[in-house]
Amino acid sequence: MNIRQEIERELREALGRVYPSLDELRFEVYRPREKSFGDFATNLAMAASRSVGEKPLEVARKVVEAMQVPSDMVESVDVKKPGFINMTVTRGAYMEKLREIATWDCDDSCGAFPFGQGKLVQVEYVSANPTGPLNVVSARAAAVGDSLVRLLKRIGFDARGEFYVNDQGRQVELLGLSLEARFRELMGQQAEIPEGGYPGRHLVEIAEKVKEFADWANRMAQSEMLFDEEIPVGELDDCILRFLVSEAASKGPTDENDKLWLEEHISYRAEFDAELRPFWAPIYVCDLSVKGLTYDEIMSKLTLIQRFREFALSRPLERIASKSGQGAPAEQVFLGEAVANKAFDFERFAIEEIVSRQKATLEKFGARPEGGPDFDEWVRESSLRDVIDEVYDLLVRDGRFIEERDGAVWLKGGAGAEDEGWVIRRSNGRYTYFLSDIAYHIYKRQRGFDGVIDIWGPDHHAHIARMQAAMRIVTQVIPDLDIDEDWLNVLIVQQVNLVREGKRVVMSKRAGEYVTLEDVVEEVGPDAARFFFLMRRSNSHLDFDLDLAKKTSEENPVFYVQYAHARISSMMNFARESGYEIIPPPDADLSLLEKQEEWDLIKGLADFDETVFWSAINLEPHRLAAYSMELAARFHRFYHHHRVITEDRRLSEARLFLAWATRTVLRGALSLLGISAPESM
RNA sequence: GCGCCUGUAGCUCAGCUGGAUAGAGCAACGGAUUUCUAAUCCGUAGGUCGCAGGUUCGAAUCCUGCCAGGCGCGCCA
Repeated sequence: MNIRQEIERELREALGRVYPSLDELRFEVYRPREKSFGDFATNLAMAASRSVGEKPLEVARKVVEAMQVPSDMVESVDVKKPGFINMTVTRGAYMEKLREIATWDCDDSCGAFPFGQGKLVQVEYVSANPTGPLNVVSARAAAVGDSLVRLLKRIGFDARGEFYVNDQGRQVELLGLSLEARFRELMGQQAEIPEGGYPGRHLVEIAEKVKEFADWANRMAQSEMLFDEEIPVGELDDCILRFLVSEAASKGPTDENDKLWLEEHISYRAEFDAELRPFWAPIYVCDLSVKGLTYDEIMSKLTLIQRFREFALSRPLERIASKSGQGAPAEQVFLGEAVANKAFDFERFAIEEIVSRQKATLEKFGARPEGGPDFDEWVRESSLRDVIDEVYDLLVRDGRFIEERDGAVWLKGGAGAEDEGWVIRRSNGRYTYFLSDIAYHIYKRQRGFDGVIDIWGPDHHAHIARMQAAMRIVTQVIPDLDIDEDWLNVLIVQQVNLVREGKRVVMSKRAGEYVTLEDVVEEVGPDAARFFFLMRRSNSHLDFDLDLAKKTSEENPVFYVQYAHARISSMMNFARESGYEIIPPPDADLSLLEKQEEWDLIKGLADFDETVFWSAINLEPHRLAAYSMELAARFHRFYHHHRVITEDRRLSEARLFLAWATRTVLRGALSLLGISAPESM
């Protein structure tokens, strides 16, 4: 039950009684700015006046007369100047709402609104290029996208998050070449990052891992367990494992306990069998841990080992093993001159490294138990080759929107008659990103999404129009797809300016130097980062004040909201100690709540479900962030003016009930924003 | 040149599917604590809603033009 909607329904009924022809009339029921105008106001009379040919005031009077007031919902009605109808809501309605809120589950049903009918919708967000660490715009997109998924779920959609990895095309080639250059530098060779490549530091770190790979490959080749080309592929894995275990053992832990533990498992090696397989990783961890590595470093190492195992199992290894076994240093094999001969796939390695690091970063972008943004799928462009081919064939076979010019293939016929169209296949025979994106969206539709929301960075806004045009074209070519105008929604997340000490932090894209998501989370924490990203409308430019986000004081809105929650939690503890066993008290007499601050709070709570609804429907999580600040303010005000636990048991119960409901809603709001609700601060 | 976003208090921004006297936070100034968390509360001050027209009962909100800032305009992704 939502009070505003109930009122709207009553008004519409009354309107229908007076003017049966106006049952489709659009009008607003809103909270008026001025408190003295009552709880809700409507512009119904002004909206109706023209089509009825009567003065607004006249219309208002008639409609009000047709209403049954007082009703369960509406206490009183008042008509004002041009034709406003102002209404006051009954206490009973608010009490009922308050009782309903107290039954909500903070992390689940809180503010739920049955609207989406379980329709499958997708939010694709971040989708950063796998060429480097996530930047700040990606961070903002991550916060917005994640919150939208939560919001849409809450209003009844089956919402899924998706991350699209552009692991194809020129940028990936450049990435591979850049990594190779870094690796060569590490090997003491002359090398240059190619034009348009990626000079950022992260590739140096990855190159170090490649070197570690090369070292392993070398040692493996030279070890006693050298395996020759006659070893059947099925036994390769065992050989690699054996090698890794011996690597671990040879380094030897210094701590006695670790040593014992390790020996116990190493002795197992004698009768080496498949059962040992699960142990190799722990053994290696044990070895590494004694060297004082952090958990993150160990995990990253393990990932590398895992990848080495996969790599070693792949075909190129045989070449490495045999060649380096004959005395060729592995790094030389890694750097085979001809691309086709290259034993080591720098592109793939770079992408795997970067994507897994992006994943790890995103997982840390949330202090909640469920962690960071939740992506149901990570779709790779490289996995869509068949779809892309198919879509291309369909378009060409259909022919209506295809034109060949200058040796390239163009898609035409979107909007204007004189539009030039866009290249989907270059004269060199390769498809463009545009085509693969069309195919990707078709693939989305084929997976059954009833609606799709793409969250893109500011550099993509020019892409919106042509994608929408492409969707129109595609529906004509493949009618079964059934893509309508509303199917594709694009949300542009605008740029973020980081501000430190009152000055903008300068970022140089060319030098590959920019502040990453990781930096921001590390500096201000995931909660503050998320809140700041969600505070503003996502399509407006954002100044992110790092100093402010770090402050644990009243200036910082995140703490303001979280503090309200912590305060209530601590109050609940106090209440329990004071003999209130069941919270919220089931027999609380809510009619005792009559102070101004109590009412302001109750009315604020009553607005929650609709705030959730509007935030979700308009794809504007910032509304919810603003709401949470407003509600926290109302609570702090209430708390300051009135003591909850007092001698007056009845009143205490009522206020405890109110505080409980507030806690529920605050928790719910924070949860939808992906921010933690601490019990104490 | 074309397109998109933005322009509201000293600063950062809400409000923009048209509603009544334009809001919040921060900063400034002045107050409040024998307390269930002062990470709080109360008050004061601060505005030609970029400019100019138009639409109408009514415009920060819609339309047009202009001004300013940002971004984008490849057979890159």
